[in-house]
Formats: sequence, structure tokens, C-alpha cells
Amino acid sequence: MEPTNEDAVASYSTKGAFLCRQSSTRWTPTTDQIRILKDLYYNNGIRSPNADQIQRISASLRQYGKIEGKNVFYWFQNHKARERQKKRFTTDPHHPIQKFRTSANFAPSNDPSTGLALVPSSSPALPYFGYNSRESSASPRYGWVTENQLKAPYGVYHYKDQEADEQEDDSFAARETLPLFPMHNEDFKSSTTSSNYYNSNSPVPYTSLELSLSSYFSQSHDAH
Amino acid sequence: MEPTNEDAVASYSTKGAFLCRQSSTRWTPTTDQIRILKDLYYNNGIRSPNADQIQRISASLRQYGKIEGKNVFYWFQNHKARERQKKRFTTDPHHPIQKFRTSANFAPSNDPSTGLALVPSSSPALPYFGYNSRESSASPRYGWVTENQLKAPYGVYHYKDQEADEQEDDSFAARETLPLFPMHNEDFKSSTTSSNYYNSNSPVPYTSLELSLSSYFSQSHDAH
DNA sequence: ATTCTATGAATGAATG
DNA sequence: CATTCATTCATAGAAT
Repeated sequence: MEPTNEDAVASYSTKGAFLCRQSSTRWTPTTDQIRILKDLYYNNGIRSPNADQIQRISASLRQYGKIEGKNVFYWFQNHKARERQKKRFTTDPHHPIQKFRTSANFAPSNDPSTGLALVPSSSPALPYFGYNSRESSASPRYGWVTENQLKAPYGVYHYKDQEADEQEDDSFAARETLPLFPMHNEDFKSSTTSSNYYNSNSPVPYTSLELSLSSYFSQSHDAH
Repeated sequence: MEPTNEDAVASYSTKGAFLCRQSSTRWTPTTDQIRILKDLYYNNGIRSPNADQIQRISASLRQYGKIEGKNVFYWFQNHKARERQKKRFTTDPHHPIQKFRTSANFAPSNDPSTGLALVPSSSPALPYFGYNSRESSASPRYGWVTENQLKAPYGVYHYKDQEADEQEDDSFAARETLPLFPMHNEDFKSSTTSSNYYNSNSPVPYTSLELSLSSYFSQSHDAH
């Protein structure tokens, strides 16, 4: 019943690419899906949608082509990661080589046949001891001292800066993300949890997800 | 020969055949390790092994390659979390349906790949399908089942995953986990909190860990 | 057809 | 437990 072309990944509206029928492999987002995803990302500040949001988003995007929750999940995950990665390179405090394709060799020792090589091998002793709380799960948090420590780590930076992004995309024109009509958002409770704000010049007055989504397709999709 | 294949990783066969050995610091499970971990997870109901179990498991898996306790710990954490997450944004929270899915396909008795568990597995190293690179290659570990599958346009659940994961999920999945030899399961209680083991929808009539583990490398060989 | 690149998918490791 | 991050593997399409 639904317009979702369950097979054959919708053709791209732009470009040629007439249906290619490569279904069953990886998801190939349609231009509309991408457009909306980016809009949600940049104009609504959605970076890591929660399960609920993911569900709604994918449900909404389904009208533009086959898509599943995991696709949405990965999309945001990747988009965010790559944006961050890109930024990290440009502002990297210690401009490493970064782009040198590594394609070739410089095999770092170790002989493939036996593997290991460097590690002191498995010393049965000193196994982890981080977790211990109650019966099962435990948080390693800091323990884990093992033979790994013998290895020489090179600069381990672990900085997780939160936001900051730029309007790189803006490829598509006017976003009419305007909240106009009423909706049946009876359950958008935690929607705010992931609303990130970016530090600066983002116009983005993030609206609620349903609001945003609703603008893409006039109204109601399904009624469960 | 030896199951010492802890070199793990190995290159992917595509294109050029030069191994890329990223010598990363992170644990790269061998196919055997994964096979066993999954078996413990699915066929023995181990979800959050306690420190003691972790220790034994990792010690056991060590024969298949380098591994530490924390790896086991994280593996279970992640596996469980992802299985759950997958379900979260795959399943419609408002739709109680969705309880059947798959499970009807493969022989319930024991799953083809990870199954065994019961067999003394005289040859610890290898069956499994070809690859060893990261064990990945086309096996998406998790199912990501969505309504798409419910529609089953082609009437096929081709989960490109031979691993046949899931099946956990409060299912019954009749598993005759080898009720053969005497088990002195006096110690698998571990859970201190006794009965709260798997709160409710717990699957699997777990067997004692040692029992399970013992089946993997019953007769052992190598023995350095 | 082969190579390259952008990006989907996966997963180890953390953190809260 | 849920979330997040970093890396890496895999591949659809474009470029060559």
C-alpha cells in the first residue's frame, strides 16, 4: 500500500542512474532521503537520534525509498564521525601525515605466519581486574592492566569535543522547515535529549522532530 | 595445524592481495573465538558473564588467538547492547506484534554455524566458512530485522548471516544442549543474586560454563 | 575494465 | 545498560 518501492532502490531523481536493482546489498539513499537527513542534521541539530527518533525518521523517509532504522542510525553516526574527522585533520595540533595512503607497505614487523611476535605472549596471569561489581557486569573503567601496557602506544588522544559544525552542505535550497500544522505528537517526550546546539552561526532553531519531519510530507503517514 | 592463528586479520581478498595488517591495538577476534562466543551467548544464555566466567572464557579462547578478559567482557556487552538496540529502532514500540520473525527457518535443534556446542569439536580450528579476516566478510552479525522482512517479498529471509544470531529473544529455540555427560553444575550459580539471572524472557537453559567450554576443546592437542 | 572515492556497515572500546 | 567514538572493512558509482 505504501509508496515505498520495496525493491529496486528508487532511481535517483537527479542524474541518470535509472534503477539499478541492486537490492539486497547496501542501502543507497535517494536524493530526497539525503536531503532530509542533512536537513535534520544541520537545521535541526540532530546528531545522534535516539531509537525513537530513528524510528520515526526512517518511517518518514520510507516514502522516498527503501530504508530501515539501521540505515538512519548509521547515517548519522557516519556523518557525524566524518565531519569530526575532517575537522580534526584541519585543526590537528600535531599535523601528522594523515593522508598518505598507506597503500603500500612498511609492514611493521610481525610475521604473518605466527602472528603475535612482539607481545610477551599470553601470560595467563594478571588478567583484567576491573569489573567486579555485584554478580556480573562490571565496569572495567580503569582496570584492565595487562600485557598490552608493555607495548608502546603512540600519542593517544582522546578528545571528544562535542559540537561545532559548519554548514557545509546547504546544497539544497530553501528549507521550509516551518512548523505549520498541528500534529498528533502524543509522545514526543524525550525528544530533547539529543538536541544539540552548535556553538555558533547555525541558524538552526531546532524544532521538534515531528515538526521537522512533518514538513517534508504534508501529513500523516501511517496510523498505527 | 595449530590453531594459533592469532595473526588474525589478514587482508581481504578483494583486489590486490597485499595484506594490510593494520596492526591495530584492538583485539581482532578469530573466527573460532567468535564462533564460541556466540555459542555461549546463544546456546548457553550467557549475556553478562561475571568476572569469573570471563576469566575462564578468555582463558579458553586464548588457544585460538590472543585475547584478554576485557575483550570478552566487551564482546558480551556489545553483543547484547546491539542486539537490543537493533530491536529498539527496528521494532515499533507501539506494535506488540513482531514476536515471531525468523526462527522458523533454520533447524531449531542447533544452528548450523555456531551450533555444535555439543560436539566435542575435534577439530577446533576451522570449519567455518573460509575467511578469517575479521570474521566479517558479509556477515552482518545482527539481523536488523524490520518490517521489510515481514513482508517477505520474495519469501525469503536471506539474512546474509549464517551466524543465525538472534533466536535468543525469549524464544524457545529448543536446544538440546547436550544433556549427556554428568554435569556438576554446582558453581555456575555465580549470580549471587540467584534467581534473578535472566529476569524473565531469558532464553536458554544454560549449561554450566565449564561444560560448554569443555566441549570446544575437549581433547585438546597442541598444549604448549 | 580498472582505479578511486565517498560512504554504508560493522564492531572494539569506552563513557555516563 | 544505553550511547558514543574511533577505525576499519566493504562497496556503489564516478572517474580514468
